[in-house]
Amino acid sequence: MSDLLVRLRARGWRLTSQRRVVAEVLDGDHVHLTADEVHARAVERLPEISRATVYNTLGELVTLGEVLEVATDGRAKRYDPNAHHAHQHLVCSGCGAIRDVHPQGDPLAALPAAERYGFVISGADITYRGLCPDCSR
Amino acid sequence: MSDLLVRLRARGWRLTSQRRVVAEVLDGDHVHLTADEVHARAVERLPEISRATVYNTLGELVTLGEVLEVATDGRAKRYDPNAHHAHQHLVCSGCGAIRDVHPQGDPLAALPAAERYGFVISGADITYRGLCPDCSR
DNA sequence: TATTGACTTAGACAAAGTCCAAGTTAGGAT
DNA sequence: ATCCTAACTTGGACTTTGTCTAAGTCAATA
Repeated sequence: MSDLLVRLRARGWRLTSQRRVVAEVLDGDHVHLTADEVHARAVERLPEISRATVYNTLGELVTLGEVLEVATDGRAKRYDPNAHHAHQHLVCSGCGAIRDVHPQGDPLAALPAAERYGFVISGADITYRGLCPDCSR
Repeated sequence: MSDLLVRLRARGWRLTSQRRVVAEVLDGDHVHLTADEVHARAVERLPEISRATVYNTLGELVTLGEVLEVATDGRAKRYDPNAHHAHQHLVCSGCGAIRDVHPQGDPLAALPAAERYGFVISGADITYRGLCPDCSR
């Protein structure tokens, strides 16, 4: 976590209290908050932080590759701080809960050249869908 | 296509001119239009069709399993009429173009039981990302 | 501790989508 | 053929999510 702040500092970021709070809120495993959820939690620690700053900061973290943007449902985007460990997502169709998962093998290997239409392919995002234990009961 | 209208009729749909036009607009391969794009094309054939009806009709087609909803980018959802042939998507990070692709193997097989967190898994959506020939030039 | 350009703020704006009350119509019933 | 009515459509208001801007604030360097 504080590694993150150090890395950001090294890249010329000003370490404002707002940015620090956003980074703190995004700490942990299986964290996939929407921008508004990040804002709500940030406000608990820094009541005057604005929505615009949360959006700006999240956008910057994504640009720097420190946080991933996840769009699983066409609703609000979610922000995933686990950007330094390759992983995929398991989403509950009932309640929307998200878990990070680690499938075996390289998904790119499954796509034959004839199916690549001349694209230069850089990666693959997999969303597994199903019902979590609570929702399938 | 007219198969679709027949199937819808069999499920109790009233075949209004609006629904017919939306179904016609969604005909073809590699079609991944946003709701607004569907509306724009529908208006060319039926000038008085409203946005609300296009949204309603697309939602019903999705519920009936005739059309897939695709959220690749957190912008507007796209609607994919190719619901009866399993496929995945290849998305250009430059211009947003989408192609249907058919990777080999079953993506579910790559997810070990220990990574399923008790979910009942129903499927997996894969989004391959890269640059199309035009954008990589 | 003074300076300044980067950062933050509130609020206006925009895009995508939902909802509602009122009007219209497809298709079964007569 | 026409009537009836529940199902459908409509326009517009509204909500959610996100972007932009002008004015004010402040972190970091000197």
